Amino acid sequence: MIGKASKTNRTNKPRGSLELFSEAAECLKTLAHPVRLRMVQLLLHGKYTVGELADDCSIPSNVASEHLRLMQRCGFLSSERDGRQVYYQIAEPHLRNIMACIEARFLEGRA
Amino acid sequence: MIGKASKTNRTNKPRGSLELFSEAAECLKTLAHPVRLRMVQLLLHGKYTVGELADDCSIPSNVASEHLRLMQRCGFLSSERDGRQVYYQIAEPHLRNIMACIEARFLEGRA
DNA sequence: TTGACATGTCGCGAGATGACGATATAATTG
DNA sequence: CAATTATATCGTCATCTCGCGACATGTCAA
Repeated sequence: MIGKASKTNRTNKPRGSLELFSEAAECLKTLAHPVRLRMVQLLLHGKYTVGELADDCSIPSNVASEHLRLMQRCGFLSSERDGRQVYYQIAEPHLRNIMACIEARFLEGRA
Repeated sequence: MIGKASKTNRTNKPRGSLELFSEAAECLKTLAHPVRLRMVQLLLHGKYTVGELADDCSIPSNVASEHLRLMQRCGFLSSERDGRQVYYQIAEPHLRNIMACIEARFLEGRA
């Protein structure tokens, strides 16, 4: 089956326009940041305020706020104010599956 | 402790250092490009040459070569020369799961 | 060897990203 | 009201990304 370099193991070309992948790439780019990955991981276990997320990631809260805004703009998160604090939570269900894949690849059997 | 927007639905903090997420973010950044997503999708169905991938994505072959090199450097792909042509193929098994998640989110029920 | 073809590499420039400080808004407290 | 706390927004700047053209390498055939 595996000769020198044959095309024989190739099934039919899958469909998938570059246009649809552009949207996917935008969202993946949003996810592709260490702080944002950590935030999503935390938020998959419950709501957190901006300050709590900032503390966990060891960054100033205005920077945390910017990261959260980015993720909110592409539909990953939603927010809800409670007094002076703002709680963020997961709004995109697929994030759980995607995050599970990422954890399986990068966090499994380590640390 | 338990207010209106309570933290009660929060389980224990998951572990996950920013350092490990940095590596994950690097790889996600590599994946987060429409052309590279399409290439991975194709390669999950068989080997392709640089020229074939370039044609499918409507880009010059030197640009395709750069995209492929990026993905090879972070371990996603491997290459194999056959005469003047070079075949690329998937080298990271987890790509299949991750791509399935992405397709489920962005390509399902569309087009 | 010469020429053609497939792929790889390099440097450049336009545009995007990310962190920071300063400032602004919102809600609570005195 | 003013002061404090929590979050959001803005301008700036260093850095990175992407696509391009030019050129280099590698393979094959005449």
